[in-house]
Amino acid sequence: MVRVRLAPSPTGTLHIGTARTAVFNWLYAKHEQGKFVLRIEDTDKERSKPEYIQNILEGLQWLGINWDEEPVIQSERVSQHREAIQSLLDQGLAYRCYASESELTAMRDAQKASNQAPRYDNRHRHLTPDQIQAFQAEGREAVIRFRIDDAAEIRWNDLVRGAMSWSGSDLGGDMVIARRAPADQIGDPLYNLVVVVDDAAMEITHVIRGEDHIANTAKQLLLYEALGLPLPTFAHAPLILNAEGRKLSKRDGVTSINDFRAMGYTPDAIANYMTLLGWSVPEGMEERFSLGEAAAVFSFERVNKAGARFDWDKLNWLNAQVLHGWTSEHLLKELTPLWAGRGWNQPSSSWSLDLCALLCPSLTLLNDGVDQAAPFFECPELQEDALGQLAVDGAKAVISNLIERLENEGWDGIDTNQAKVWLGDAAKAAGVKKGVVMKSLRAALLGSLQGPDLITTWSLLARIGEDLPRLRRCLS
RNA sequence: GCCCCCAUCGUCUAGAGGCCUAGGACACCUCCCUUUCACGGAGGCGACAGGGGUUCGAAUCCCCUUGGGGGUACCA
Repeated sequence: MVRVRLAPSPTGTLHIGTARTAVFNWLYAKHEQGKFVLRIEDTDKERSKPEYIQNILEGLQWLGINWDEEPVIQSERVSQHREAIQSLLDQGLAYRCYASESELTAMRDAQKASNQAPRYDNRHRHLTPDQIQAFQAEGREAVIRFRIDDAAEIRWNDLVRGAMSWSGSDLGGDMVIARRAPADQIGDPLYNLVVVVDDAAMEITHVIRGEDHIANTAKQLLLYEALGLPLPTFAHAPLILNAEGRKLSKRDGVTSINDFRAMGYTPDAIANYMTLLGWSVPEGMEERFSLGEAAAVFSFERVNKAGARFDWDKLNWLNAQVLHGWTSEHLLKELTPLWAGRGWNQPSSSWSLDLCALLCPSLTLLNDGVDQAAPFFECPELQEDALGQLAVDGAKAVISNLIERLENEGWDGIDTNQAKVWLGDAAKAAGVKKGVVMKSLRAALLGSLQGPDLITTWSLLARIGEDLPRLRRCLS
């Protein structure tokens, strides 16, 4: 049974990179009919915040990513982590290092100065009892380091990258697995140790994460071996890059799922796009798909090795595709709260539904449904182009003609053939081409020369009695 | 600096030695539809980083160069 996990640290809102990792994990779990579980990595007490846990969970749900078990809170498992560290200590695979921060800094500076790779020189790996006693007498605290054999050759078969290898000598020396603490205690357990203990405890079979974790995998493999734990399979997905080709980070502006949501992107489009960033559809499958459709055919064989640049154009296209596929009912349901936020009252649901049907094909973002609906709820200012159009020869005559028609015969906006006839008559009466009539009416009604289908627009405004007033104001 | 990884149109990618005159999607351009803008439809432009091998044959395999990315914490 495949078991995968997403292990976000609650040090910020749900990030696009975390969400993408979540998508790949979820896709693989579903494809293998396995379990997708969550582990909140909150061991960094300084930076972790409870509200971020909430945000991350909500963001995943919004994206349509559900998890199969109660999330594991890593900080609640600290005693197990300490046990593991103790066992490493007992086996002589880990030891206390009394080097102070300044000593280590001096060491690294010297290494850099002589153009060498900065690494811990394992200076306290073989301390004599006398030396230990001396350090303790000084009252020095200690971190706990796990021994890394320089001669170790670490190999694994990565599901996306194939054969991977790493040399123990390139891991930076003996690694810290517990924070600085009084010498008779075990300090806060650190990331690499904790991940291994927890992944094993949670019986994770496949660790799917970003490429930026490759070096951690080498270290963790050593820990699995030392702890005598069964190895999971690893898969390192390519990174999402910014426009400059670098790893996408918070500094790139919009990277939080919150932001995308606020901008009017749909969860379907976001999930779809993140899947496409690194994974490609099998022959014959369209690029617009649901997570479920992708899960059915998902495989790491189709995951690319190179990083993928984030492209707004394609995301926008996908979002538009999603929106255009919605029914008027669905669109209205999504737009209603946004409209309410603007203080707009809907005259009737049938009117709103017709408005949605009119607007739907021209939406890219959900929020476009607010901007484009505005002239239907509020009388818009006459823009430059509209003013220009109304100044054209015959424009005013057309408007007067239509006003007269509406005043004499009245129009409830239902019979659109009626409106078309009036438009033709107005052209004749004013002695202008039909184009002038159309443009002038559009200018009067929408205050702009651009917008959705004119007849439908007029009809919608007529149904709420908004057409006549807008025509009249053009003459005053 | 050191280690690891990567390299096909502007972008995301297909491609597992002959199906490649290198396919698709986005973007861009043209036309059609539409007396507007979009939507939709039909076309078009556009790439195997460079150099060596291997082979009858290489985008595909090997080596080198170049370029790019990631990592190098008492963060995760």
